[in-house]
Amino acid sequence: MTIRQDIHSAGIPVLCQSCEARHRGLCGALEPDQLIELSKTSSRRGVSPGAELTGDAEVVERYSNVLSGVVKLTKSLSDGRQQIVGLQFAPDFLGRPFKSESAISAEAATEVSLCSFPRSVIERMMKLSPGLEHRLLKQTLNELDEAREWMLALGRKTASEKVASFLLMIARNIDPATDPAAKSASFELPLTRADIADFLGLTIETVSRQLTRLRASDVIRIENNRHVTVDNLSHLEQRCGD
Amino acid sequence: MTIRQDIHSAGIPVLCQSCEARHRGLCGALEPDQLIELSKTSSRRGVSPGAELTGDAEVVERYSNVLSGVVKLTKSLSDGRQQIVGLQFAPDFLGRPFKSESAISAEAATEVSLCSFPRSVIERMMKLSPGLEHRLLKQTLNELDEAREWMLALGRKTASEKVASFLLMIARNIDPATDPAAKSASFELPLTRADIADFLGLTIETVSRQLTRLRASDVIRIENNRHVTVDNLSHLEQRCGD
DNA sequence: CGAAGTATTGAAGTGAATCAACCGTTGTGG
DNA sequence: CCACAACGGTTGATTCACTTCAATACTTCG
Repeated sequence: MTIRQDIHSAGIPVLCQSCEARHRGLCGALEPDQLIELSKTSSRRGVSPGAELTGDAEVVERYSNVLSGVVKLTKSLSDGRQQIVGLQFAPDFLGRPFKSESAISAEAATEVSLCSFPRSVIERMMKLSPGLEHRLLKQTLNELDEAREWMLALGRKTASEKVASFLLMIARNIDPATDPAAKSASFELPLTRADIADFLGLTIETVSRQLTRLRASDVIRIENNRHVTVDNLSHLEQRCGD
Repeated sequence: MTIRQDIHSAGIPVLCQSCEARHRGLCGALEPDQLIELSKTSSRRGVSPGAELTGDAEVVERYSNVLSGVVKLTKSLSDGRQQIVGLQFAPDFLGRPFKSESAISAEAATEVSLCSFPRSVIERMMKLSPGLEHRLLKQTLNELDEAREWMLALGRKTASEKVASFLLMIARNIDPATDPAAKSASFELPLTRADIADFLGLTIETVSRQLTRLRASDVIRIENNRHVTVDNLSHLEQRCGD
């Protein structure tokens, strides 16, 4: 048994062996020798909430995998109005291939751990191994589905439906280990009220009021502003409008 | 000269020879023999405005390329509120690979011409030729960029900024032949007021009022409700907020 | 012509934004 | 060790942009 395990992970870089990105993320498409090559130029780093990972209209020379934590992708108008257009969880890939400027900025929402590597290396590998591009296509299609899901929310849902939908999305993403069909959930909100507002196209005050209403209706419990418990997820689902 | 042309298009199915999808779309990634194989099972068809191409939560057995016209992608809430989450122009690919149900419905916004083929054939080809998947990835990444652009608009732009942004987007898409740096534009709106409202997360009345305001400010001219002329596109850009 | 569909315009209502005050926690330095 | 500033969050009063409701026009087509 231990021998089989050894054989199976033979040649895989130590750092990669228990890595989320290799199990469920992009690196799962790589052969051991490719993992070795990539790991030569890759480096792990932790960043703190608020740290800007890639700025708007900035040339990006390194791509990353999110290993833990939550990264927010934001777009802004010239007068400062801001919208979060995506949240990246582990083991999502972070980067915009085939385009150096992306008009999106990425910022750590929580403590984040990243594994980053040079743009050039991964792009070269993508040419050689179709499996890599295939995984990237799948993730991109999923992100597109999510973006469109939120377009519906932003354009047509009420403030309370938006907040309910947001909580449900977080509950489903924050701990993927939990059964997707679980009845209850308990988690730390990865975003501040300001971030939630920027995600839902609302103001801080409106978000706060809606959370208060959900609490008053016994749909959720809140401790320390951040910790949310949902005893019955279906109550939340009923408030999402869809 | 004519000989070279003959040699170059040797073996390419007649229908494909002048096809937009082969020049700028997905089929550009296919070799002549693959084009021949695909064309055996593909068929062109025209559909009229309002025709539903693929319904919500419906199993999709055929994918398509848009050859002309505009297709709207919509999502709905249970009470009927609707949001357009994407517009597809020629030569966009229409379909959601790797997922039979898509939670999105597609409907012709104008007279539309499609070239459709069985899901299975294109998915098999995708496994064999990485170039195909590469093109699809590129289109998907572009659609994701666009979706996020509209998330910003839906969440943070005012009604008048939304309408200005919409007109600008249409002006840039409707006739890709025109210089992207052109100063003026003149075009038929591919959407009704109701569709524009569903796209921008507004009501018909608000869209109408904002168009009236733009007309009153001499930014646009409108004839027959549908034909719009923009003498100075930069005036429109200034009203987009970004 | 008349009916149906599409668009404009006006008046009234409302959901969320804005403006403003206050609370609780955290961290800092006198 | 405490005063207090900084920050994040809640709550209330008021305002306003957009919706809703309603009436009227335009366009198209049998």
